[in-house]
Amino acid sequence: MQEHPIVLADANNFYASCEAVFHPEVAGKPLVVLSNNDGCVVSRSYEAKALGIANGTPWFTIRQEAAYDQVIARSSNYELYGSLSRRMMSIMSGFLPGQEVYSIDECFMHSPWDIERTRRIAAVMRRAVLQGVGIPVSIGIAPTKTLAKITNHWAKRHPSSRGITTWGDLSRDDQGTAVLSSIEIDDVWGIGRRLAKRLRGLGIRQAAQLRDQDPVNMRRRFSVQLERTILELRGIPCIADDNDATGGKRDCQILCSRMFGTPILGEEGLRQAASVYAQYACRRLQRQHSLCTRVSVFCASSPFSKHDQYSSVCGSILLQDPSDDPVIISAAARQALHGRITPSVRYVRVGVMLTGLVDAASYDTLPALGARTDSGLSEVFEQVARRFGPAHVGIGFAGIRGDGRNNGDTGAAWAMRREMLSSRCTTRWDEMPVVRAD
DNA sequence: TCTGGGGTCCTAGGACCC
DNA sequence: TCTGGGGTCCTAGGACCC
Repeated sequence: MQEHPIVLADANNFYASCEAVFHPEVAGKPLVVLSNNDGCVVSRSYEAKALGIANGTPWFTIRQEAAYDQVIARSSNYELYGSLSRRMMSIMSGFLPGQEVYSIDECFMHSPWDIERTRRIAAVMRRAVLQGVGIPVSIGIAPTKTLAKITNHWAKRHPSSRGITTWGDLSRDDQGTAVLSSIEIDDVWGIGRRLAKRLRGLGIRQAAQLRDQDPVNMRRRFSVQLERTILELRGIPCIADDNDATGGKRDCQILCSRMFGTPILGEEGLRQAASVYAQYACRRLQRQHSLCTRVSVFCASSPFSKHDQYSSVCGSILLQDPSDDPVIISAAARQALHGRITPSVRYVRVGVMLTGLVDAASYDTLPALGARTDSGLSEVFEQVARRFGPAHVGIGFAGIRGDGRNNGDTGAAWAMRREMLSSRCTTRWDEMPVVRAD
């Protein structure tokens, strides 16, 4: 194995584990976390997995049985998960260099040390996260990202590994052939359902068989990604980090889309929702100091409806000048849908996409040209949000506050359903946990 | 009644230019 | 009037990830 291994740290059942941090009474019980609108299961505790509940299951199809099994359900509480994720990442970044935050619950790091020293550091890091945040993580150590994924997965499923596995542990005698022969092709990072089906058609069923394919040939037949995956399985690193030179990661497109609590009929409701999501997207745009040049909006009816045929529309507005002004962007979002809506269709989703992003700093135009007609409003919004929290002020429906905390974003009839939300302990003053010493 | 949200990368194809 | 190949840029769509 090479000298400088890649370390992948990945939280166990992240959302479900987060729910237990401030509510120890749910630890050790079957618990599921649901997607927006309490739609389907997106995270499960070990106990819920043991009951055979699969990820992605629509909640309404298992609700009764789950109640019988005393399964605890929670609406997704992204404020809480985001906050715990940042704490977890921050602790880990102090142990090893080159952290690449790959998703809300996992990060890659580059160890400058040999395997054994890396393993010892990983063990200390793991304990620090458990103690500091209360989240258990599993760690895989390997020469490539693809193999680190495999070792991480192994660490999760084998308690004897005590949360840490290295590729050396698995490949000792036979270059890993036995282990890779036990891994189905679709469990390999980068092989999705479609690709797996095509590969199986060629008789390639397990990871070991894929590893032994000719990379050049497979590149020609499929894609460069597949070639890279093959090389990575052989221990040759060829998937680069996403981090750019500045260290901070900046999105190239910003999408804000939601299913509605209840369907919307007619253009006006859709335009309200598009305007609200445009303003959410705008805040993310400003936070990463970008401007956008194109605003696209799409909306769609339910693909599951038995009565209506599925239909979707989209419209797109090219801005005259790159902008991060919520007044301009929400107006463009409203305009993008104009005249495209079929009045009889029950729409259940709308999304706003900001693309053609440019760095705000590199686009300072001469004031006299008046390119960025910033009304000053966005700065006011920013200040209000900093002082009072998000969703206190905005344009149109975005500025309206509902009554209950579950409906707190706009109070609109179509707002998200989140009926089983736990407290946002770490981000809201009024939802802090209370500790009593008797 | 009720089925998530947010990204990335790659490729093919069209428009345009020389 | 007719004809060619190659490069770049953009967009849409597919596939994948968590």
